[in-house]
Amino acid sequence: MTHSSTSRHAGEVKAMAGEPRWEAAQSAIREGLVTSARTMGVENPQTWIEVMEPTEEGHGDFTSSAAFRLSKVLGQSPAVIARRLVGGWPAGPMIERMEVAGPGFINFWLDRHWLAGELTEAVTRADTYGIRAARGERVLIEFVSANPTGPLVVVNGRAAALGDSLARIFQANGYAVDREFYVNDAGQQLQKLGQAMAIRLRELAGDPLPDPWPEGVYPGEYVRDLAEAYRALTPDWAEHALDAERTEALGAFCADRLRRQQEQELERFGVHFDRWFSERALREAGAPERMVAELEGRGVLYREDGAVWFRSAQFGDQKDYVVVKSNGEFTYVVPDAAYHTDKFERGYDIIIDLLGPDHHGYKRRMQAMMTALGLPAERLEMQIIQLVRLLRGGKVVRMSKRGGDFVTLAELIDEVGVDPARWFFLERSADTPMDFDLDLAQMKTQDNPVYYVQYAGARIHSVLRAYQGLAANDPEAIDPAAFRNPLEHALIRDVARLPAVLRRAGEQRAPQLIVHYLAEIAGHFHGFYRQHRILEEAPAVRRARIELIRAVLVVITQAMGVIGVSVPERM
RNA sequence: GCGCCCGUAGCUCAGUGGAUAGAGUGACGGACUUCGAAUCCGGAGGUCGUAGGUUCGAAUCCUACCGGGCGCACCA
Repeated sequence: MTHSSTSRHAGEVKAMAGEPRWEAAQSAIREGLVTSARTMGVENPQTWIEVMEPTEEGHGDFTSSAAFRLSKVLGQSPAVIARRLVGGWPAGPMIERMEVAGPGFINFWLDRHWLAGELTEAVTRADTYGIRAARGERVLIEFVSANPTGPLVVVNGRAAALGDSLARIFQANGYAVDREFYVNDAGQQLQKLGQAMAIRLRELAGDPLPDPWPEGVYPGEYVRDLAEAYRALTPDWAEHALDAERTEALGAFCADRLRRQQEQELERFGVHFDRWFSERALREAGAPERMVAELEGRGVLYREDGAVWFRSAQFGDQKDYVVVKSNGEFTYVVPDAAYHTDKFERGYDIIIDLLGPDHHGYKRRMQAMMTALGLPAERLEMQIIQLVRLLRGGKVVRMSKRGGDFVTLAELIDEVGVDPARWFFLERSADTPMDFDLDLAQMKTQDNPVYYVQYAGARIHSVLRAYQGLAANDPEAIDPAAFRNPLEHALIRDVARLPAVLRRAGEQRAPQLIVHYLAEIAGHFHGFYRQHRILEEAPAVRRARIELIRAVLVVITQAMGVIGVSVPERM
């Protein structure tokens, strides 16, 4: 299985030249309406006029409700205004017809012959179709950032799929993107991990396990594997287990191993991080101290009950909170704020954090801190990823950390595979809790939308293989008049829409739009395929249909590329 | 109690302030002498949680309430 776009990085992406026809048409329609409105005496018409893709098929390729808004300004009925807007329209090559419909909507149908030119555009550009020119803006996406205290779990997979896909979408839109993982390899976590390690080492030395198990210490069996690794590497391992001074070092050993294990699992999932940002390094460089001094200098701290508080309530948070505990330790927000400051200092235009579902209060707090520090907090976007429940046989799979319950990302990938896992995670928007149906994800039938799309790709590959022997007899030029039926037109439209879909998915940070687009285009293709022949037609029709399915394959491959799902040539 | 997110077809979910709210799935009926049936074609299914408000127009924005998820530490 190949992920053709996995290795693609922003620097290597070549942009498409010239504006895509779909968006060119949308701009032209908007400009035409604006010009019309101006001649009708409307001031600043661009503020009133919107051109959108209608939800319903019978309403054209684009629609505008400008007449309704303008009726306020002009004091005429929407229907009258719509007719005036459309009258005297300079008929260009791109628009086939327009109509005033209902109480005042204006609907536009693009010229099919003109739009069909986009097919050849897609076929020749292939893996640069839909990709924008570099725009000189940089995006940082931080995601997963799981604690290095155990293997990745299922919800980390959801974050991984979303973050990586968002990154790919931004890249397609011409941004330079960095993927970053923040490693919480410091503080209390390391102590607890070190304690768990000491217990496991003593277990290897023949001591009984403590009873009861100490509060907060990781009980997971994976620590035993790490203890065995440590034993193999360290002659004095048995003494280290008893040395309280070494607890943190033991924890660091584990954290390092677990971090690398997480990295491997993520690579297997098709997700590569450009930077693993260490909290420990941040602390060792004195960043938390500098952060507190900076806040102090800005006069936003005060002392109470032996602790140091931040006046977050002045910056939009619900209440003030502690930054330095009475025992002198920093609370976790201090290194986190230092980390975010570092992100700003690195000069990113957009900074995105994908956070776990236990971070609802965090968002406002971090925003308050950035504001207090005089940083442009609006550039920092924090998106909460909601929980994932696993279903098997229609029932919720319990995900307790004990025993052999199904909890890790690795197990999920083993069971359903990378492609269905990524697809299912991306199918739903991030801010709503999701159910992951294990049975459905494994079905290799029409029930499973992943295979539905992949099957479309495989069918096209199959036809193209069969076409190789016939190609010599066909004309080189495409005759757009050969496209006569609705499903062909729908597919031409789908191909032409890809750049706009990618743009919108980026603007809305919504990979699920890509998933829905793919399901739609696959549906159109399967319908077309069952209804019409390709190879048995006369040369001109055959040639046109070959161009069509090649273009469809291009957009399927491109769209699957940005969600990180493969398009196998055979299934 | 406070905050964030969510209530849309039996189920899982889309939906950019616009027209008659859409897919998939489930159940039922049909379609391979064919380039791949992992496919296609049918009809059925709705007080968009409730009540107000803003608007020419609300599933979408505002307010209140009802129901659900998750947060609200000198934890991370």
